[in-house]
Amino acid sequence: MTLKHAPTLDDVAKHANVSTATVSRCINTPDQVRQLTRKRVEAAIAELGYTPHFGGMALASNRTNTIGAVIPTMENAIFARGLQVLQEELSAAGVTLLVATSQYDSEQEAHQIQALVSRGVDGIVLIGDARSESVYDFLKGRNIPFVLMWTHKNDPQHCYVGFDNKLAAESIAKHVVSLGHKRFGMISGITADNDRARARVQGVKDVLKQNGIILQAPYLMEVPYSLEDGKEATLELLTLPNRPTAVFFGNDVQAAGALQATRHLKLKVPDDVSIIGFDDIDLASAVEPPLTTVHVPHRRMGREAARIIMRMAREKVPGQSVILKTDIVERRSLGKFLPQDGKQ
Amino acid sequence: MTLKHAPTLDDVAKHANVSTATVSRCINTPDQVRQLTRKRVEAAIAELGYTPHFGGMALASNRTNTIGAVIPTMENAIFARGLQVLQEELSAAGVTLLVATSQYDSEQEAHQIQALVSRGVDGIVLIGDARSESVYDFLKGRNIPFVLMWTHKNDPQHCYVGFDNKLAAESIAKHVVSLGHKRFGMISGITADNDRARARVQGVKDVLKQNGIILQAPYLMEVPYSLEDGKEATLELLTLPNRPTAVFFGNDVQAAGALQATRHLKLKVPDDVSIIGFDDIDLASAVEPPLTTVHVPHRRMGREAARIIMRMAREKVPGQSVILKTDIVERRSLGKFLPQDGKQ
DNA sequence: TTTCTAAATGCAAGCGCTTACATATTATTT
DNA sequence: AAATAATATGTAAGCGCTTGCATTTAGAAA
Repeated sequence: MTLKHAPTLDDVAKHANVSTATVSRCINTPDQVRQLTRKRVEAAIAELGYTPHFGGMALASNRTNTIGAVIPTMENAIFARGLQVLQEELSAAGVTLLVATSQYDSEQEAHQIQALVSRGVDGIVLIGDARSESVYDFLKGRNIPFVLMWTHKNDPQHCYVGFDNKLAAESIAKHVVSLGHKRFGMISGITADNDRARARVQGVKDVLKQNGIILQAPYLMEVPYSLEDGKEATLELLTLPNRPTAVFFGNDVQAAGALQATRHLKLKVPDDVSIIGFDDIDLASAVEPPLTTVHVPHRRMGREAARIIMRMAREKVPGQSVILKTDIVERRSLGKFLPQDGKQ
Repeated sequence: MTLKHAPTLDDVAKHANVSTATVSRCINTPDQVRQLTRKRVEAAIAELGYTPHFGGMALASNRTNTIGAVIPTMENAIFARGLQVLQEELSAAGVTLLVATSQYDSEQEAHQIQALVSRGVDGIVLIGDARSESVYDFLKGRNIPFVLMWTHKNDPQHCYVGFDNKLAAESIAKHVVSLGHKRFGMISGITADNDRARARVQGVKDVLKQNGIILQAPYLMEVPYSLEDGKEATLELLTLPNRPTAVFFGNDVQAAGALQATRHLKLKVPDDVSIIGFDDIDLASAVEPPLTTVHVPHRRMGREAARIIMRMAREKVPGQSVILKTDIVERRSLGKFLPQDGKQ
């Protein structure tokens, strides 16, 4: 028996000599059908190679068992791990993850969100909270639950699963200051449309200010998150008069690029200049010297986000924010500031 | 005017005082409707915040404007760049990319393919060609076009967009041999379900054999593609009697892990041991010393795959395979073999 | 004007599935 | 064995959209 079209519920039903309703129940609520009939139906499904038609299901049941995620980019590793875990967790619960990227652009993000919604996702995972209010209105109007990852605010409006970027930045900045450094630089990611980047800059700025230091251009720069940009920016920064002895980075990718720059300039890290990363992606421990950085709970974040968004989608309840801890991981790119070349 | 449900075509139609057919045409074939009516419809769409229901569209038109991709993993950077480009290209053409992962397991892959098909993807992009014949049969039976990336065979059965892994491995192996090395090791990815890994091993093996050397355990190992596994395996390999002077790696991630191992063992790269990567991901140039590796045309592959799969999907024509070139990028992790410690 | 043609719109039948409700079957109790 | 309850299955009405065909309308030609 061969059909020219993909087999449908109806084909299966005819083949097993039952109604479509029974076949549907076999698939969705198997224990509502008698063992004998079920076997027959299952055999028919197997024989015909039947696969449910997603569109039909979505249309009839108004559920898709799908969660969407919009992340800034897949190109660097920043979101990779968290996303992978999110995916695994959802997948284990029979839920599909749809991933879209925004290139750190909030218009593109809005567009992608719209696309996901039109595909009927049951919930959405977003990165950060820097976006137009209209996006939130849209989502709420459509009654689509969403969680915001990678950031946290004490705002009951939204469900956050992340950490306090400013606090994390402050704590590593304090640590660096305590090591005796006096001249600082910071190379941040582009802060437009990016609350994490902004918070990190602010955290560092605040701590330095408390220590009587104003961090500003040209010692404060913004460049995209890439090795190359990190390298170029560092090259500029470290050839400025009054070279900083410690440079904060928006993330590890940039910091790794900085290491290339220091090699190029024949500067020793951390003897001549300390490099401070952020995020603790794999790369951070792979480079030489390995980066002192802020460890971010990627996996935990992915897992919690999965758990929460599924709960929100299934039970139609508001989600409970989760705040996660970050910690400083000391590796070797950060050292003490030793005045006038003195060895300790 | 507020509806309690998401606005439908029907709502828009009523609101604009036209039929649903006209609204549909406004969206899909705008120049089939008079300017005046179109404006009215567009206004209604805007006012109601209408978003087409994907399921309904899929059901009625039997098209989804969606391409699926199943890659082994998102967790390391291997596929990231190619995937990102694939996504961008498709997106520019108004096509959505659905990404799923298989964890390098062909059963999971088959499962994900099934899920994508059931979602009505118009085409599928897969990595490599190591999978059960039944998967190909399924796809062909369903008349779903697919392209295979990251590998190439002279097999008109399938549409390949990739490169010859064996050839690439051979060419770098020859290069290494020409540098005078006599003792080799290789740490490969897991070769089960992975034709690329197998081809790379085979290429190296063949070249060494031509030079009278048999590469085998314990100098040939298989471990997952991760920094940690690369490090551990290297630790083992380099403490074997008769330590190799050159070690080939299944990819750059493992090779970067190897660099950590050499530091741990206080071995100089490349003076004591040469490290040879594969893939030329960002990481390769970020580590110290930067990796000599095989450059793979990630972006080109992504772009071509997008172009071809869209053409196959739209025009229902068989796809033309594309073979891409790889080249050796010489950085500093590979050096000459200098007998008895002699400096050159 | 009227007539004819072409363009614009409407009508209505599905696409494959779920599900409330009706009906048939089986198991349990008397 | 009949009456009742519980369980299993079938019937059929949509879900939101597209599209072939019929109908209306606008524009061109007479």
